[in-house]
Amino acid sequence: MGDASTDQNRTELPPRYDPSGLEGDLYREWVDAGLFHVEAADADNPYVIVIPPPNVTAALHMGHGLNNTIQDVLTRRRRMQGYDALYLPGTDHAGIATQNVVEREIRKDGKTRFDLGREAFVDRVWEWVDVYGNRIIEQLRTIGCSCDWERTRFTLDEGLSRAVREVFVRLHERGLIYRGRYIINWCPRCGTALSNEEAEHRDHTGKLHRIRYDLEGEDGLSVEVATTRPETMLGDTGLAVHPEDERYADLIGRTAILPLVGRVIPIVADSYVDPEFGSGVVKVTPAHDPNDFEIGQRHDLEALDVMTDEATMNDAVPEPYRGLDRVEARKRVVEDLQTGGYLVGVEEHPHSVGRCYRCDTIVEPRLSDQWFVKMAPLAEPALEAYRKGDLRFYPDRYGKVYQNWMENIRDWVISRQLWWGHRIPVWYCRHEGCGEVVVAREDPDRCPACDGELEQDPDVLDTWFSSWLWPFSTLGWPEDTEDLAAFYPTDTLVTAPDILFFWVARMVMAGLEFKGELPFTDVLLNGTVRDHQGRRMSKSLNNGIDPIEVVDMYGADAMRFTLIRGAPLGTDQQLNNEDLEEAFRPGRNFANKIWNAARLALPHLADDATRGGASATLADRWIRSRLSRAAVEIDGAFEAFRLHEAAESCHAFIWGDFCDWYLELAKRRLDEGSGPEYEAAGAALADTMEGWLGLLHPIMPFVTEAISRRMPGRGDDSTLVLGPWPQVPDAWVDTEAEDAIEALRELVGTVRALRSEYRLDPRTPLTVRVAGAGPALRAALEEERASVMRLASLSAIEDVAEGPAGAAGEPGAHAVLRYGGDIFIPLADVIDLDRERARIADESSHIAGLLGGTRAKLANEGFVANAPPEVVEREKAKLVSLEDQLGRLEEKLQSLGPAD
RNA sequence: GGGCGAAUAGCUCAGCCUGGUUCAGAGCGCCUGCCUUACAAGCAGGAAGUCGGGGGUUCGAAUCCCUCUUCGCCCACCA
Repeated sequence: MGDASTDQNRTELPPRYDPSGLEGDLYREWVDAGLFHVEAADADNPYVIVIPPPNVTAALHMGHGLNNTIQDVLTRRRRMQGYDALYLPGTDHAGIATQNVVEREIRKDGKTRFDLGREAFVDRVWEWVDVYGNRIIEQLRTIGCSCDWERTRFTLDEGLSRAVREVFVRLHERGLIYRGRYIINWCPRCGTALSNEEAEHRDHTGKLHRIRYDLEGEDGLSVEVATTRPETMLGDTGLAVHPEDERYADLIGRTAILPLVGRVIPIVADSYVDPEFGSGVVKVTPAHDPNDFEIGQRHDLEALDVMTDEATMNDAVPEPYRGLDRVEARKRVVEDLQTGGYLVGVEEHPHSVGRCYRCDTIVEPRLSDQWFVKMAPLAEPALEAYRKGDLRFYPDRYGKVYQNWMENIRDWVISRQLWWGHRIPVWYCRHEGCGEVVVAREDPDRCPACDGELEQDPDVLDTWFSSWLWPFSTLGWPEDTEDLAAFYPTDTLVTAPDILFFWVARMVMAGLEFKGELPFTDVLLNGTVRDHQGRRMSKSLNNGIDPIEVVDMYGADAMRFTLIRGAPLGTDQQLNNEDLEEAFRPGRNFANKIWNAARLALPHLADDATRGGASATLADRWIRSRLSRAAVEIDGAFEAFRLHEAAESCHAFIWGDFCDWYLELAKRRLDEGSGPEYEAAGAALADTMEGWLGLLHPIMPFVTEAISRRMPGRGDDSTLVLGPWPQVPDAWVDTEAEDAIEALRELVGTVRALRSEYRLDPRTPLTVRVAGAGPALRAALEEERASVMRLASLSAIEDVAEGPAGAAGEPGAHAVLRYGGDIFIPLADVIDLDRERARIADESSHIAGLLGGTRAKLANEGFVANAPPEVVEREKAKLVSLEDQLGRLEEKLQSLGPAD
């Protein structure tokens, strides 16, 4: 036992768990002690969990709360198991969102970033990145997740740009980087190219315009084409039909006159055209449609760009349309077509439209010069890793999604016409006629060919071009740092499915290409947190839940538990965003329950010295046995990333077994204050609490740590954070003790139910007669008779050796026990014989029903022949038990005499 | 157009992969009774489910197969 003053402290704990000061203090202490910042590079078992970029412009929302919590839970468990776990927070992705904020700010002053100039603009973004970054890190800390902003800041800055250049040069040397003039997705609002992944397609009902194009020549023939984007016709440089379409065989090689423009355009044959759709004739606009571009390439049609960077019509179109926005231009073109008699018809047409994933502007397919990465060679090994099973996804269905994307991979547009980001390490010679292009790791001074001046490509790289290097660039790559040696490859990636392609798939490719090894082996995709209407939480809907608010009100442990238990592997979870208490009550109540259990138990815990000798009672053996089983479940659940099961098992064991039954059974002995039985209880309490506090610690670190420190022999130093992870002996499994306590629980439960049935005041002491008790119940009664009496509010338990528990005709309440035996409670004044008869008859027919089912099963030859022997045995045992119960019920019915 | 997921108590969901110990579970809510000295953020008891519809496989289906319905997601170049 601890000394008197410690005992004093333990009993002085307040009856409510108050997380407010406690959680923050513990957290700061852990950070100060460096527990979350592994510097040592000589780790034998490096384990790294990667953290996706926090979106620094939005308040940290519950989605991130879930994601970060899962990561923190897994990391904490690994630390307890003796691994070195390193958090590597954030990437420069955060900065791109920040750039948008800065642009918005500048606009408020009626200016654009061009007024500010490139350098000043980049400085502004950095200021905001620092502000937001620090804020996010603080928020993460508040909810119990650790982060290191300095490290993140470094990776955003020098760290990544070195890696980015290295990668660019290497890919270029391998011939995987090329510059090309292609159709890309262009966001007119952001003024930049977007990758395919950045263009989100959404369904939309547009209008399909059918337009007549006259053929050139004297015969007055014309064809009809259909388009959802009439304004692009201004850039048409051809028409196409299917080569085997007999209707139009004559047209191939002829020319048509483009309405409104008057340009003469050729009609070509291309098998891309679907003869079944519309008229079977397609207008070809190579500069504004990816397919048309391909057709144009095949047939050598001119690609005529008709728009400016801002998606207004440029000088390539007839005068009246110049300068019009694309939407305006569409109206105008349709009007003019109508006026000119070219518009054959307009109909509704559902199709999908690409939008910029950052600003939701409709993207414009547009021809431009961009840098690309050839992806197929990189995808091959990444695909192979999945096929061989080296790379695993949880839930595994995402593996198929990954595979499908990899198999159909397309080249990646990596250049962006933005100012904030890593500059493309390419320089062009300004000397006339030289044309030298330099791709270099270090900034070159002069043109190596002609010694002329050089100019760097103005574009920057896609943010994901640095993100995909994240698993090694953050560790110092391309240098051979100690961190890199220790922490690459990592182990588990926890992230959301929506960046599976943006980030996860590309990290795999980069890891294999540049490090020759997978960056991680397990990818855990967490679900999305939705509001109570099932909608995604978003800023515009204002339906988000601020985790910080939740933490302030209910504590980080409460939030963590609620999120983890509510989030089965990979599935979405709904949270009531309008009633936070309802949403987080389960977690809060659980934390409080644990706290109070500790208040009861702490003053009685045996210390290490006295734990061994005491001889355990059935109850002590039972709770150890239950803990042993729970530990196996919880371990297995963690290993399979089924965190909700781990949380559920902790809850069921701690609340349902430890608090509801073990503590109640132990009270009798705890009250004694000394002696062998008291010591035994103290030892069992200490053993089991040590176990479950550790098992629960990854999920609820604060309350478990706070309690752990008050255990005897523990000080203020962290006792759980660095482990060890509890090893609960298998030998604690004890079926004899389990049977005994289960029988005891049944007896107590049955008496309570009868009491409730007859509306007896819970304080009225009753006498209960037990007949035909099986060995399990007899053992339990022998040892825990006093506890049973207290738990069921009994004044006496009478054992009846033979026959039914109730004498014939004696008024009282009857019940049978599944563990064997039956009970009788004499209740002279309250009992209604008719009611009792009816109740027993009900029960009896219910049992008879079950018995019938079981008998039928056993009579079925197919069952007996085919079912596994243990299943048949189980049914036979059930039969015996049911027959016993039914027999006793019938006896009871007899003893009550005939109904009036 | 392809692919995937979901449908179980009033609500949020487990269970399904590996069919038979679950006489279908949990939390919240609801009903009844208790301020019993760890906890009313609690305790005890209770009501509540044709496991979306239909068909099939099997001795046996919430669980496996087919199909339909209703939601949701992802991918996709049909103008």
